[in-house]
Amino acid sequence: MTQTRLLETAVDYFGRLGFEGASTRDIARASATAMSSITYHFGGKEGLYLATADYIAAQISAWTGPFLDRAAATDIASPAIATDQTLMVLDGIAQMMLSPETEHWARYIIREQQTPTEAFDRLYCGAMQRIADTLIRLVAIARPDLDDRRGRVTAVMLFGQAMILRSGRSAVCRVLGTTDLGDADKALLRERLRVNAASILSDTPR
Amino acid sequence: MTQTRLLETAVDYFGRLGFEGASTRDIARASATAMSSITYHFGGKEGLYLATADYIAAQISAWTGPFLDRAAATDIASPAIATDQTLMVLDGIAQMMLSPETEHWARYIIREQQTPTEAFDRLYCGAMQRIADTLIRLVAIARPDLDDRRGRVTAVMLFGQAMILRSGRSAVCRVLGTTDLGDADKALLRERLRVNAASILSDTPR
DNA sequence: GTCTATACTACGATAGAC
DNA sequence: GTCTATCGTAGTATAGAC
Repeated sequence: MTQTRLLETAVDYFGRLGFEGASTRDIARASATAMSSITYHFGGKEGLYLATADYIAAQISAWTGPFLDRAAATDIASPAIATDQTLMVLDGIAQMMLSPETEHWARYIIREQQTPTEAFDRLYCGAMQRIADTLIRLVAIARPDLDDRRGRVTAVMLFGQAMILRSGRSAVCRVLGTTDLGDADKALLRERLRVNAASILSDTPR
Repeated sequence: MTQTRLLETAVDYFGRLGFEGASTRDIARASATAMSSITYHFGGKEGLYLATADYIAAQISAWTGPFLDRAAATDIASPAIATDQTLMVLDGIAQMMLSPETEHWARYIIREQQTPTEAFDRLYCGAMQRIADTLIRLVAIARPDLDDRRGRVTAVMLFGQAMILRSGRSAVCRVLGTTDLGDADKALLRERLRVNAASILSDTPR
């Protein structure tokens, strides 16, 4: 399908170069089709950009869906269970952040966070919202001592520890003294995320 | 100074639009000078881009310097003192991430993290390295039970919780139900970062 | 549906006046 | 140092053949 090929290429090009930096000529050439196919299928450059956001949202959902489903299917009867489920979901997110295939569209999302356009709405409503809602719900049960806003912030910061694996990848690599994260590095990062999250969630006030 | 005016504008334009997306014409116009001034002062578009990285590194150093200096001047005689100092440095970083003035160049850095160029070297060596080294050193003392690599990862993830205040700003705002972070939001975010970091650093193995 | 042609605009670099 | 003027290239969009 020309349409899918264009989307696949667009994720990469828009992610690396941004909306203005990416050229429809290049995207069309890399998709082995004519530039006017973009006009035909998506109405123009902007249409392609927005369609790319939907395409990415679908991929995020595919990645995180199984973990979120498992959390949704579990009866969260105690703070301990909520903590367990949070760690499970966070590890799923960390795996996503560490997976090479997610590199392309992660760039797109991070870019959209900095200067949100209509595409961010689609990303958030299409995929991120469910992740956020799940984490917030779990944290609320794991830490009943926190009020709503404090629970939400805690969920965000747990997410931040996973997020830096992508958003600060270059710095992470430098700190670990490598240019690319190996399997041992990834295992270590996931381990520490788990331990840190457990510390935060189990730290009931004294 | 035309040079400084160009740099100031370039931070904003390159940050928002990326290297390819930003046009020297626009940057010159917004700096109220001729496009050829860029060629004269920086040798061309790429020269301006790299000079912008140095300019940003200097600003980061100005922001974080006081906190890092204080940590460097303190005698870190115990894990408790190291924890205290870590919380102090992290709060400084959080303040930076929450400050509106840092929004422009944060975009530039985050972009460089995704697709590093020579400019990232300048940013890292010029400013980020000292922050990383300080945090790693403090964490190593606060948590002597962790080996070198685990200590480094912990430092990174502490940083990640502050970093998401910038790199995931749009998502943070949505989760808190606002479009802009108010003073109360910022205070809450700093408080939770502090509490979370304290949990992580004080969590000696049982 | 997909292609080639072309129209029009904007890009970065540079030469030369002041 | 800073400006205007201009060159060659590359951008998006669109019309029309197949």
